[in-house]
Amino acid sequence: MASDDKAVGSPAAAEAGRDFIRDIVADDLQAGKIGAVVTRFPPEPNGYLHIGHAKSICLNFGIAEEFGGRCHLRFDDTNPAKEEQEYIDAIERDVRWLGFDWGKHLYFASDYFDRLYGWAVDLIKAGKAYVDDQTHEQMRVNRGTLTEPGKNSPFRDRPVAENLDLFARMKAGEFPNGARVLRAKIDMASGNINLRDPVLYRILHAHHPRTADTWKIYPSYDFAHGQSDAIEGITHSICTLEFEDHRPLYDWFIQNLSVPSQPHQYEFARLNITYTLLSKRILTGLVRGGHVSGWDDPRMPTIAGLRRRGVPPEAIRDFIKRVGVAKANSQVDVTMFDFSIREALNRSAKRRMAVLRPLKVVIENYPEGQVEEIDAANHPDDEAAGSRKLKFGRELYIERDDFMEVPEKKFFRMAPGREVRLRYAYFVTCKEVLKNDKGEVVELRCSYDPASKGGNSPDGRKVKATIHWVSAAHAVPAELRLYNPLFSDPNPSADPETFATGINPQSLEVLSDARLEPALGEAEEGEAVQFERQGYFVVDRDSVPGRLVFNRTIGLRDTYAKDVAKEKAGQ
RNA sequence: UGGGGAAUAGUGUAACGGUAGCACAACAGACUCUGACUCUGUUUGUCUAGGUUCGAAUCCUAGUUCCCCAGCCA
Repeated sequence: MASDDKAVGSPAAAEAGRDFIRDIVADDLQAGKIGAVVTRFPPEPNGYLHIGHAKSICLNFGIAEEFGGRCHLRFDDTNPAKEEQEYIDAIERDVRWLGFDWGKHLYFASDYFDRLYGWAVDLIKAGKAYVDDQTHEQMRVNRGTLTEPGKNSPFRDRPVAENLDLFARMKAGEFPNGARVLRAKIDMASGNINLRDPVLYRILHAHHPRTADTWKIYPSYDFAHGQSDAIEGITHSICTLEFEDHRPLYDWFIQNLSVPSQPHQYEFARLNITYTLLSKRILTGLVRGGHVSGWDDPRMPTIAGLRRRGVPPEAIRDFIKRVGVAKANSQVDVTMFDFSIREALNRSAKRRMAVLRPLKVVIENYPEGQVEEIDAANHPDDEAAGSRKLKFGRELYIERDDFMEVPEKKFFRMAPGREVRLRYAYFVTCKEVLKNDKGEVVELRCSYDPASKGGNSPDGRKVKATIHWVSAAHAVPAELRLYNPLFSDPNPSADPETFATGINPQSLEVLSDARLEPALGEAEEGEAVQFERQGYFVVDRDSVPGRLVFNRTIGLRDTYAKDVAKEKAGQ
């Protein structure tokens, strides 16, 4: 059956772990309860996917692949007031980019509107559903509270024929929004509020991205989800913890309707990460409030944002695998994600030299006008990656941070009178420091040892530091965008009114005067590189020839900076 | 006694009555033409109190703490 289901890309199987849901699937398969596992990823197209969704995607598609089943992509488009085609397109793109393929199994809950309507009529005929004319407010009051039972609606015992007539007229668009709803007749005294006569259909005169204006009533999530699963033959309907108390209702519909299969719902804990907020409401607020440049702002935890920041999809999959799946609420340390990103990039990114904050260096004993070409490896651990040519000349730029006029104890980079290595080039010694009127260092006058060409001295002399550099005459200017966590607090407040006050004012730092080695002038959009000793960068889509823009995906681990910070904190 | 869930190193997650393990983080060291990578080693844990058992993270009892639910959102 799954032969023509060109399922999910291969990465998931190799990266699989074990968890309680996979155990259930394995048991069900073993016991012969199901022939093949069928899962689904069911986003509502009312926003962009974020890394929390990636957990669900990896789970659903991953399980399907590992157990030889299939996974559907189904849009839960039951609320046209919030949904847009833009989101549908973005979601499809992001799921594919993550490395998953639903084959021909693309569905929409709206494909089932006719059948859902039929089932609602069945329920009415069976005396298990009724049209309620109460106002919103009356319904709220009569629903009771968490500790008090609700009261039956005065319309609860409306005759079947009247319910049928009213429901048909709701469908026909005879009534305005909010005038009436269709409710299941279950138990207004239930301790589970979801069972206190839940709403099945509401009147909504709204344009739907797929069904346009044909419907004036729309099914609720609860009335649509389980039945959609049943229609598609979903065996394991996996969702997050907050739906646990919807399960009795999910099962109630499956039992009270003649549905074609018997799916079961299982719940897992959603993903939380330090320094980030993963609710669609907050993310929408960040975009609409102008706090970020858009859904794909590289500071956003959206898939689109992560992609633009330069995070490879395998890093996301690896992170999700490490996080695991369980039922306990938790908050994962973002450093775990950082690790997955660095690990993926370290393997694949070509090495380049780039000076973020340039400081001019003149090699006084280097012949004026002379230029040398130096061969430099593209990757230290991968000879097959080849090499590129560097230009070396009399005037260079080095990193400002690589020079200290009065070096601290553990600082072993350039300082007056000190010899260091310019990576792949020569040993140089700082002879003189030039300053401007304000006393700022503006230039270093150095000497070089011609015998150290290539980076080693024939006399076996050692240097403590190797620093990166670019040739002033050949360097390519660029804008670099450095990103820091969007929120200052490890556990930011998700209060929709005040979350913006927690935004990190230093989440974006733009360096407009960076200088890159010439090879970087040809880097293509989306290409990940490592700026040696600095971090991983990617060409941003804002980049144009002559005006390059790079995003810093993530910095390299920096134990020196950490030591310095620790010492400062200790004082 | 409203209903439903969950508690294992700093963080996340295994162990399904039989030696509490793994990853990240942290710390110490080795290596190094990236203070990166890699490698070696170290520290830290079963929510509490009882009980069952030869043996309990696991089973039982009673507590404690945390999360979710009162949308015509999903």
